[in-house]
Amino acid sequence: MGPPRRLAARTDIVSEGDRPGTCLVLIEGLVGRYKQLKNGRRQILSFQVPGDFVDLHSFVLGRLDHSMAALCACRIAPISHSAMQEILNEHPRISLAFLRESMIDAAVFRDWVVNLGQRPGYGRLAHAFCELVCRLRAVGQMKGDSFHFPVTQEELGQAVGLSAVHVNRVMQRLKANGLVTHQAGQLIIEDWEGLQRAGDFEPSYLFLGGDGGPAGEGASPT
Amino acid sequence: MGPPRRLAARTDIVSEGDRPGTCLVLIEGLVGRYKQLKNGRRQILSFQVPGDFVDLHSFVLGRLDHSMAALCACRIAPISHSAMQEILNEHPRISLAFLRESMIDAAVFRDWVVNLGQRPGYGRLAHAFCELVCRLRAVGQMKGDSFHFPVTQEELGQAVGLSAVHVNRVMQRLKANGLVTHQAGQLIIEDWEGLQRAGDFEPSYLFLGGDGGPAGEGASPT
DNA sequence: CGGTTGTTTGACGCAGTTCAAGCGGAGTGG
DNA sequence: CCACTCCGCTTGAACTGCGTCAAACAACCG
Repeated sequence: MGPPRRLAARTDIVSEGDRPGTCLVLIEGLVGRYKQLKNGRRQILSFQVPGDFVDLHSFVLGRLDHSMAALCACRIAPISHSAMQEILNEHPRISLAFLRESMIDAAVFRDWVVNLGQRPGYGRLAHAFCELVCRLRAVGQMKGDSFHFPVTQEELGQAVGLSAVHVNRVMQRLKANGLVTHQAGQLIIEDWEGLQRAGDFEPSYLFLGGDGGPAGEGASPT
Repeated sequence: MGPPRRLAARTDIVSEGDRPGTCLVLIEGLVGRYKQLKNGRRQILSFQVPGDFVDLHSFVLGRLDHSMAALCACRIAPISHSAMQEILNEHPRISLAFLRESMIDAAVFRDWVVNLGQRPGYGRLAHAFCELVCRLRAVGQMKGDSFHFPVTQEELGQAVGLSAVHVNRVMQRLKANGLVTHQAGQLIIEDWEGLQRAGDFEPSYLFLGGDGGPAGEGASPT
């Protein structure tokens, strides 16, 4: 594992079509994976939290099918593909860990499909926040009931498939109902139970163990 | 690999939460992976075509995060988890193939996220059809410019996040524009170029090689 | 034949988009 | 220290894609 690179907020890390020679592990910060459409629209596919093996697939598939950008200042450690290959040769068991990582990745995407396909804006945002809380807590990145989330409403909209204007209105409803507040780059969970209910959230698809919420502990494999 | 099981149309194969002792390979037919929501709605996550290793993740993650159903009469071959384990022990290289399979799976889900999040109904259906064409052609299941697709408009709606009524109207527009026809359980591609344009389709995310379309050949790894 | 299941059509309502303008805070240069 | 600018948030109004409800229709089947 090479020394971590530091990246400024709002900078691209890798782009769709690239054939990088390294994999990346996010050490600190928040990164977004996204796809850009021809018509200018863009879809944020996922938010990645510290500890995530952020582009394992570049090693296996060679070419990237999507881009990644730092959403705030980040530290990212590269692992060369040759090092990856060596690891696999010498410790074949590790491949199961990689498999596990990539399958949880897929499970999370499946849940986004459900979220985008079936839930109205209100529940969709609630659900997205619930997932973030669970994943951040699992890696010890929650500060009490809040976390650092320096994302614009425009970007939130690109993640959940809503216009920035509508995200604004939905956020106001979430706040008015006492569920979450977003200010000064912090997302504050005011009512965890209520947020889960609003988002119809059920964290088993994250394969974290525990309920992952503010009282949970997480990170233990199932 | 055990002898293939035969399954009737519209029967569940495995259900969310199950802990099956085998993995399944689809030999013949069409299966849908789906998640059921508490409020009764359901999201079809993907259509699987013959040759697909349909629940590799049950081996790695133990528990299923979604259900699967046969959409028409199917043949499915089981592979016990212990046999999987043996394969991995004796041929560690195979793990790369499994990794590849699961990562393409994830890439496809990412594209569904984009499809649901960014495209209106018309393009969304067009895109879904394009993907099916490419994947079916790659495994030699296209009959000329058409394929067997015995799916109701209700189910199509559950796949692309639209109501059955709206699917109906969109299908009429697709037909009126000379792109596709759906009759007697067959989907007929009338204008492959046009369909790709309508769906803003670009097949690289499938990692098939070639353009995968009616004139393509597919199936060669990148 | 009647029953069941899927498709089609129409009318109506709403969630969410788009356009446009105003507002507030943070940074910059004079 | 103030003026200016920029960017993100907020608000309003008008529009529309899509959902829902309901009824008619078509195909299949026992």
